[in-house]
Amino acid sequence: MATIYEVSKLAGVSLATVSRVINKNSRVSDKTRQKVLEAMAELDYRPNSIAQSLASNRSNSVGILVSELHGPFFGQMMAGIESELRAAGKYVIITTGHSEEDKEKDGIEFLISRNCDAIILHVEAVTDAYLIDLCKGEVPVYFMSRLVEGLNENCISLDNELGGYLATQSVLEQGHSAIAYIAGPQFKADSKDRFAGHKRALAEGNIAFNDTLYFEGDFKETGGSDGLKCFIDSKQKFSALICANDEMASGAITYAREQGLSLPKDLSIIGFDNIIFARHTYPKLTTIENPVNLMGHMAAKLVLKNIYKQKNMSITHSFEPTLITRDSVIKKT
Amino acid sequence: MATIYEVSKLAGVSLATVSRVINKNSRVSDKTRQKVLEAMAELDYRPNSIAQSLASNRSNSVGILVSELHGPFFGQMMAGIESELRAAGKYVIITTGHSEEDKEKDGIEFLISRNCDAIILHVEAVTDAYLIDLCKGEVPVYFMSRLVEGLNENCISLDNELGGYLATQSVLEQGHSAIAYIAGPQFKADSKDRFAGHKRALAEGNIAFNDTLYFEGDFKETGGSDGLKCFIDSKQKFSALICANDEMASGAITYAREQGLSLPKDLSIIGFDNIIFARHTYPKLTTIENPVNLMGHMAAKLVLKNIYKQKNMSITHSFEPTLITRDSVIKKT
DNA sequence: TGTTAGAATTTTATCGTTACAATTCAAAGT
DNA sequence: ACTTTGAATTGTAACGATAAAATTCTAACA
Repeated sequence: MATIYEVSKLAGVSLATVSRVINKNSRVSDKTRQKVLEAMAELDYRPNSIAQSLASNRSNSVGILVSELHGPFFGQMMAGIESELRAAGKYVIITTGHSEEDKEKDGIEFLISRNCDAIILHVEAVTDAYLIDLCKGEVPVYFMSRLVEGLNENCISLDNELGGYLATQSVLEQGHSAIAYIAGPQFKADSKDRFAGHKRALAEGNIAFNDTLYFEGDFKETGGSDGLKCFIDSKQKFSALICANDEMASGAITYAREQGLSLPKDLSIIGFDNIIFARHTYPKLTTIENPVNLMGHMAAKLVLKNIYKQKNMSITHSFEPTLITRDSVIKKT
Repeated sequence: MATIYEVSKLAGVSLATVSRVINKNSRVSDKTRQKVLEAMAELDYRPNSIAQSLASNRSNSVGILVSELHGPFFGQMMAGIESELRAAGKYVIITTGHSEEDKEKDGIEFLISRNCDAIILHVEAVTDAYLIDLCKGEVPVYFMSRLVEGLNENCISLDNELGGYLATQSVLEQGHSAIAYIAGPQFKADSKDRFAGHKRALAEGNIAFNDTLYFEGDFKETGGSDGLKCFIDSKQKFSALICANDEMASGAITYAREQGLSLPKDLSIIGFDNIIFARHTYPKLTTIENPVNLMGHMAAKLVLKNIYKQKNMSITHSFEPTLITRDSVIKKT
C-alpha cells in the first residue's frame, strides 16, 4: 500500500501538503491540490488510519459497552449508535458486560486500552461511585439509559418512572384492581424506576401494593414464566399482570397458555419496551414504547457534538415513553 | 498517560526491555522483569495500542460486517464472534451492509480503511466475483453463511439445502401434501438453497411443485403476512405452510389468526432458524435449528488460528441444521 | 587467566502520519 | 524598485511503540 511519502514524491510536493489536502482544513492552492489528488488516485493511496491516530491523538473510534449483543433491545440501541457514527466516518468498537460488575469493568478497561475517543456505556451492575470516578479519567464517558448523579450532561435516558406509571395507570383505567407485578432485577436502575412508577400509579388509584403479587424477574422469558407460576401457585386472585419488559411478558403469556388460561379474557398482560416482536405475540402485546433506537442516535450525536465538534447537533437528554395499545389488556369484566 | 519511555527510565532499563516484558515473548531475567513490572504498576502504565499497531503492523482488531445490528439472527452471530475474540484480547469493529450491494461494498471499504487484521463478512447482495477479487487484496477475508466458489477454506457455512429439505420432509411425514412455501429473497444464497432443499423433498415425496403456492418474501414479518394473504386470496387449498425463516413464520401466524384461522388445526406452519422467540409464538413454532452462535464462534476461531497463529483450534467449516419439533405442525386430519 | 558461547540488554531505525515553526512566494503599497 | 503582508508550502520533530542489529554480561571450559 502506498504511503503519503510516495504520494508527495509523485506529486512533487511535501508531505505536509499532502496531509493538508487529505484533511481539507487549511488552504492549498487549486493547482497543487489537483496534482496531489491525481497522484493519490494513481497510486490508489488510502491513508493509514493507525498512523493518523498516533500522530493526531485521535482514534476516530467510539467504544460501546452493552449488556448483550443479542436481544432486540440492544440491537436497536446499537443500530442507532452505529448508523449515526458511521455516517460521520467514525467507527464503533463494541463489547459486552453481561450485567455483571466484573465483566462491565473489564469491558470498560478493554475499550479504554483501545484509545477510543469516547465511550458510550449501557452499564447496569457497576456503581455510580465507580462511574463518577471513571469520568475523572482522560476518556470522555457517556451513558445510555442511566442517570448518573451530577453527570446529567453525559446521559441519554428514558423516564422509566413515567413509563412504569403509564403502564399501571392504563391497566387501572380498564378497571383492574388486583394487579400482579413482575419486576426486573432491582439492582438495575431501569427496573427500580419502572417499579417506582408502578407504585405511584397504584397510590394515585388508592390501591394498596400487594407484596405477594410481586416477583423480581430477570428480564428474560424465564422471569415471566417463573413469576406467573409463583403468583398462580399462591392462589391469589388477580386480573392483570404488569411485566417490566416485553421478554418477561412474552414468557408469561406462554406460561399462562400452558396453564390453560384464555388470554386476554382471563388475564390482561402489559409489557415494556415495545420490542419488534411485541406485535407478534398472541394476543398482540399492549406495551410501553421505549425509543431506544432514537436514544442510540442521540448518544452518538452527543459524542459527535462534544468530541468531534460537529455543529448543528441539537441534543435531547431525556426521552419520554408512551403507551402502545394493542390486544393484551382488556376491560375488567 | 505514562509512556514506555517513562517506564524504562524509572526502571533503569532500556525501551526494548520494557517492550519485551510487555510482550512476554523473548527472555528477560527475573530481576529486571520485576523492576519493570514495579515501574509499570507505579506509573499505572498501559500500552498505547495505537502505537503498538503502527510499529507491529497488527491492529489486533477484526472487522465484522453484518446485514443488520438488530434482529435475533445477527445478534446471536455477533455474540458468538465477539465473545471468542474478546477472550483472546482482540477487538471487534462492527458495521452494517443492509443487504444492499452499495452499502455492503462501502462497509467493506470502511473496515479495510481501519486496518483490520482480518474481516468477517456476512454479505448477501455482493457478487461472488467481487468477493473473489476482494480476497486477492491484502486483508484476509472470511465468510459467514456463504459458500464462495473456490474459497471454501475461508467459509463457515450452514447446509441450507439440507435444512430446507428437513423442513419439508417433516411436513410431508405428517401427511400434508398441499404445501405452500414462502421463500426468502432469491438473490440471497441462503434463501435459494433452502428453496432447493424444499424442492428436493417435494420430488422425493412425488409431490408436484405448485407455483401458485409460492411467494418470495423479505425475511421479515411482513413477508410472512403478505405471502399468506396472497395464498388465501388465491383460494387454493393448502394445509401446511413452510416459511424460509422464523420472522416470516411469525408474521404468517399473526396474519392467519387475524383471518380467523385456528392454529395449528387449520394450518400447520414451520419456520427456519430457531430464533429465541420461536418458542414464544402461539402455537410454539416448529422450526429448523440454525446454529448461528456456534458458527460465529467458529469464524472467530478460524481467524484466531490463521491470522493470530493460535494453536489447538479445530475448525469445522460446515454445519448441519436439525429439526426442532414444537407445536405448530400437526398431522393432517 | 583467557576464550567463548549464549543469554540479557541496549542502540538505533522505523512504522505513516500530523503539527508547528520556518521558509518561500506573489501581489499590493509606498 | 523595495518593503510589507498574508497565503502557500516545506522541513522536521514528534506520536509511542516494535524489531533487528549491536553490545555487554555471565558463566563455563580449556
